[in-house]
Amino acid sequence: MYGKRIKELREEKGLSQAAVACALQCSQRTVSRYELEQIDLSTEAIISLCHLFKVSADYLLGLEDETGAKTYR
Amino acid sequence: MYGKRIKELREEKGLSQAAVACALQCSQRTVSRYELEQIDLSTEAIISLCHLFKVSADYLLGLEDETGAKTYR
DNA sequence: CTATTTTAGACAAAAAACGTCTAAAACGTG
DNA sequence: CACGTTTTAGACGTTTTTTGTCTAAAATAG
Repeated sequence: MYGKRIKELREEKGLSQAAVACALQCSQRTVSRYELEQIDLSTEAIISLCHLFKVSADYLLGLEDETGAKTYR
Repeated sequence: MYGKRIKELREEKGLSQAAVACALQCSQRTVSRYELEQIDLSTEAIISLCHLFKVSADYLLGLEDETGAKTYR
């Protein structure tokens, strides 16, 4: 879930994985793995991504749909 | 941040760490470590906790304050 | 087509997570 | 207060996950 969202958001902004990596203070390879969901996001990574892309953690983690409805209620 | 929130929410519901552990399919020791922030939350744990406590990931991760204002905007 | 940029596989090393066992702390009841 | 029960967290070792580097493949641009 979060992989697809990260890739979408990144491409919307026209950023490369390396650019996002820079913002997250990690390697490009790590961002690649986030998008592929080969590794799990750390809470720090989640928080950084929310700030970078101005989105909620709920959106990033797929806890809300496109309409913004929360799936955890 | 998330440690304090988890502990608060758990106690509001009058649950023991063992009870939460059961819901998350992990050991009581792991829930203890989440509350102490000795280990990081996995995305799965975050999602399970949001469903269990009916709160947003933003709240759990401290991306919003008590008034609900988002800190990532 | 060629050069440049971007992405992802393989590998090894380092870090993080996890459960178990157990002691300490907190809680309740007589 | 004592006693038993429940709850929480330390220590330890093991397993799993994450990470970077190096590099090749894929995509993009000129």
